Amino acid sequence: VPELPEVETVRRALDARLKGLAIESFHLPKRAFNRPPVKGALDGLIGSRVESVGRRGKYLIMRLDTGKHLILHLGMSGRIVFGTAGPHTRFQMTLEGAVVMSFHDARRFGTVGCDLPELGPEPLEDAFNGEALFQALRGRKAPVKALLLDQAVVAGVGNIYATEALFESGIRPARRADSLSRQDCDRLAAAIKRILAQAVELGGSTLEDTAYLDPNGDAGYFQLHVKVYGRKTGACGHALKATKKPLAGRTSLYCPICQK
DNA sequence: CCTATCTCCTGTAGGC
DNA sequence: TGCCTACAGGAGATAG
Repeated sequence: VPELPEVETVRRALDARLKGLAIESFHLPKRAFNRPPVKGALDGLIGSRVESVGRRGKYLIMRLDTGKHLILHLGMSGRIVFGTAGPHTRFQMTLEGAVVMSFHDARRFGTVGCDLPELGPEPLEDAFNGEALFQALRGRKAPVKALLLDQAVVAGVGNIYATEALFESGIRPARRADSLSRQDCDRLAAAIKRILAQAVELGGSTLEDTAYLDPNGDAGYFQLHVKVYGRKTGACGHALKATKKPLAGRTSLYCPICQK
């Protein structure tokens, strides 16, 4: 469930704490992640220095002074912790000054050392707007929600923020993507930007079923502003419904009155 | 190329 | 109270 705002919050904490530090050692347990690192992804890690930590969509990018990158993805239960982190630690790094970074992940959907896949525009950048979204949805008959969750359409949106953005723009999640007008796309793109920006400001969402905490152990506060996700009644005061079938495998809540 | 479905995994919630 | 099952979801793989 870490989506763009949660990953960005983690990025900021990692960048602040690790920037400039050399990597002294790392440990990848035998039974670590569902998907092992790409061949060679961890070569030359020891001795290299962290220049900065970036982000693309939901991917963290550790830039090293060797010119190489180490990519991390939190999957759905992944969490980065400073210090040691218990039995579900899938990857651990010790940097100079005895700084320890642990990647904790109960469900093992996360990854370390993967390649960056093809990703759509960053939703908070100018390249993503109503016109770009309209073009991306042209000729697509999949449900609009399924395409918002497709990282090749727009990078970083997951179930929570897609659900919220569709509610705020008054669009049903099951609508065929190519049925959205240019005006629908303007409202939807604007809602995505507004919601993600607010969630970044609030340090992401810490919901009951996610237990997300940033590397310093701090919770996020966007859940206090959630209008649909995980609720029975929407912020509009109406009873929410779930789509008959999940969309792209995700539960999809919406307001049958406010969303068309 | 596009779409829908299955899969990985385990903590938690709900039912009886 | 306690066990058991269903469910949650990011993204890659696969079938049609």
